[in-house]
Amino acid sequence: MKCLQSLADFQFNETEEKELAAYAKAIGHPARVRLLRILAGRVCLGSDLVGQLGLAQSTVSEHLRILREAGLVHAEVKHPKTCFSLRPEAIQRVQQLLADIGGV
Amino acid sequence: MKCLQSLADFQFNETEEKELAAYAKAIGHPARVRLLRILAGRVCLGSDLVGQLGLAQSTVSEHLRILREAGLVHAEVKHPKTCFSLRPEAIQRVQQLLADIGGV
DNA sequence: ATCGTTCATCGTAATTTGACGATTTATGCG
DNA sequence: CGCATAAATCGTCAAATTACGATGAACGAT
Repeated sequence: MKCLQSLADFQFNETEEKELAAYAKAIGHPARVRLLRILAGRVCLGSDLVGQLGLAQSTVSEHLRILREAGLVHAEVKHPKTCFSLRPEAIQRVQQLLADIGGV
Repeated sequence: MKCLQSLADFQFNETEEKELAAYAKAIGHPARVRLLRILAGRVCLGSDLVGQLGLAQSTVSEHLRILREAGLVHAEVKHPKTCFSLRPEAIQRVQQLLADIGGV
């Protein structure tokens, strides 16, 4: 088995590395994966999400903030409620970045 | 815009949630993304990887351990060297799990 | 104007992560 | 048998993450 072949021609792209890492980090928690999966099927939920996670309201709010700041979820405020929805473009972007690595 | 429709029919799958979260958590660091990208093009590198990251040997070893334990990377030990390689099945599995959410 | 609802934010504590240098381990070689 | 080498592991520290309850802010309705 060959090792260490042609390391010279590797061009890293720090921007894309950080981009994928940031997306992955946001996805990297079971509660946030569940939120994404819920929002995949349903447009726009309030914090009935809280009931689906078994976590405190403040904790769910924090998870949603992380997903929002990562660009994975969109929030539309209609006081006092907020409707959350998935941003499928973001998921697709992650898939694209993964495809560059070893995906299909 | 509709909100809160049919939350009743949501079936969560804790196993898959944890699976995707674990993969994503492992990917969720720029240094590890770089490692994956390097290993995407080259089979089997020793710690010339250290030189490509600008981090201490022990730190790179730790990142590689995380990638290994997540199943994203394979390590073949041939003392005193170790050859690392990507496990594309794992990347593809992540893509599949993402597809269930909102990907293509 | 007050109240109730919904969500965000704050303060805090426990745990995990990331990084480093130093050390240990496990070979193959002279 | 020692030695050199490559990688893993250990100990430590700072910083980030996760979680919670309590509090605060913003609006609609009474």
